[in-house]
Amino acid sequence: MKNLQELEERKKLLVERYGLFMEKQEKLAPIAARIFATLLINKETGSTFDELVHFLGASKSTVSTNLKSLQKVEIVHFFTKPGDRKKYFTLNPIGFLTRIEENLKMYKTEHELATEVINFKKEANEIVKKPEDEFELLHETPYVDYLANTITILEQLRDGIKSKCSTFLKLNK
Amino acid sequence: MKNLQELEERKKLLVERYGLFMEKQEKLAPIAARIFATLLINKETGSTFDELVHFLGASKSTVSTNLKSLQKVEIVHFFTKPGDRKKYFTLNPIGFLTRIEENLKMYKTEHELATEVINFKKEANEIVKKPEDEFELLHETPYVDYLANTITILEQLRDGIKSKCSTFLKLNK
DNA sequence: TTTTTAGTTCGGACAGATCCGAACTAAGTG
DNA sequence: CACTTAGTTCGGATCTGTCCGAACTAAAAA
Repeated sequence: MKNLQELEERKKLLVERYGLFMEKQEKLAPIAARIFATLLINKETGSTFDELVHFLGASKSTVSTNLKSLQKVEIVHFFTKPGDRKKYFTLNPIGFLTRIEENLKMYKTEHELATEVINFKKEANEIVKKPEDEFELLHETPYVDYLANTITILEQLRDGIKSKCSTFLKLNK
Repeated sequence: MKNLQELEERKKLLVERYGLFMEKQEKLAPIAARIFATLLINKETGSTFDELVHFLGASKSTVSTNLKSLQKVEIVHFFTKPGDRKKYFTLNPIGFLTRIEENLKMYKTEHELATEVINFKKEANEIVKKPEDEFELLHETPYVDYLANTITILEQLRDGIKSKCSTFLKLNK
């Protein structure tokens, strides 16, 4: 009996810490981050709307709104049970794959922008003939190299996880 | 003559796009992000305070405040010239190394938290004997694996860049 | 049909971020 | 000493994000 209460307490603390982390890392709203953390722990069985409301001590409207936004970005989804009106919310199992894809997209955008900066500098140097006004390009190279390198690595990571995930998801059917 | 104006226009557009990206990616304030983007293009020669004020069309106070915050997180620094009271602001050359370190720290924190979640579930399963209440641990494994993998890769990346940077920085002395 | 359950949507309160202008400092110039 | 240059600091206006309660819907239960 006492153990169960203790567990609940530990769970709340863990959700709080994880939530705080997610708030910063993934730019989630405070309650959204805590919903994420809660579902991470309750992942398999899923949490109902009311469980979330009571566990997080937030209002129904807030939980509803944040759940909606989490579903829109495919972090959360829900399933239903026949003869049960409740929605059971869980984390999307491919959530962290989506996260890698997001990261990848970001790095690709940055790489593109960095390349454009280099091109701009080169063109500018063509026009501005005075050597003292020239843009130097020394620092750009390691930067763009780093970006290209990161992209390659993330792609490998993604593909590795993808193939692992597909066999994993098949096994669980 | 016309070319110079055209270049300035292109530069503004590029700063705008890069700024918008940085605003989202690195959670910088709008003006802070645009300062970053401006300095990225003007990296070598540095920009003075007034250049930034005029180029960005922001107030002196705003530029001052944002420059201060960028210096605090070591993204920006400035140098001075003898007999010149102006400050020349530039990007910290090891800026992206700092960024990798930040990323690494984040992933390590997440790995730690994820491990704690697993431990929590295992302990909870010890206490709650009923099998239907048990936490499952299947999904955790690929998640923690992914994190551990990413950490290793980032560490390699960082070390590679570090050694490259040190020779690079020496060459530039 | 009324009531309960399981949520959703809307309007607004509140907090924090962002930016500006005005007044300031601190150092050099005339 | 008065004035210019190169910024900094402060108070406040405005905008944005976050959350709540109240009123709503839609389906099942009584």
